[in-house]
Amino acid sequence: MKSTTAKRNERIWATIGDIPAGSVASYGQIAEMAGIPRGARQVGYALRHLPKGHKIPWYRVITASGKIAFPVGTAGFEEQSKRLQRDGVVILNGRVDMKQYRWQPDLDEILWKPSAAWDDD
DNA sequence: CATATGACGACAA
DNA sequence: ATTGTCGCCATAT
Repeated sequence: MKSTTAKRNERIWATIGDIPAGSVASYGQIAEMAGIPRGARQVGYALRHLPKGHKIPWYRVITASGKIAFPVGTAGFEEQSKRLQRDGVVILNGRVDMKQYRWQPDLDEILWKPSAAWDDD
């Protein structure tokens, strides 16, 4: 059977996998959604331990302040910013505007299921 | 069991 | 806005 650790990571990866293209989420946000309040660092740990042939959009996870976790100038930083831009995310001064790109599942559902929310007729 | 570590976060200077 | 500190949670030694 799988260790609880593996399950945590799977949940984290699954959550990250739900981030739609064009949006980003903070480590803390993912942790909370994955059932680990204040477990931002665990998300970082999980990302370091990504499975071999993963197809996880790791690059959609950034810090709460909208910055890429990797130090500017590193390969990781370049890689991530490149992929984000490919997603249509604008990066200014190595930062992403969270107000605009932060992933909001609730709002997302409303936008995708209009009739469910404002079926006033 | 005690420490050290880290793709973090919040807050005080 | 930048930098330093301290808090958090799970792992590794």
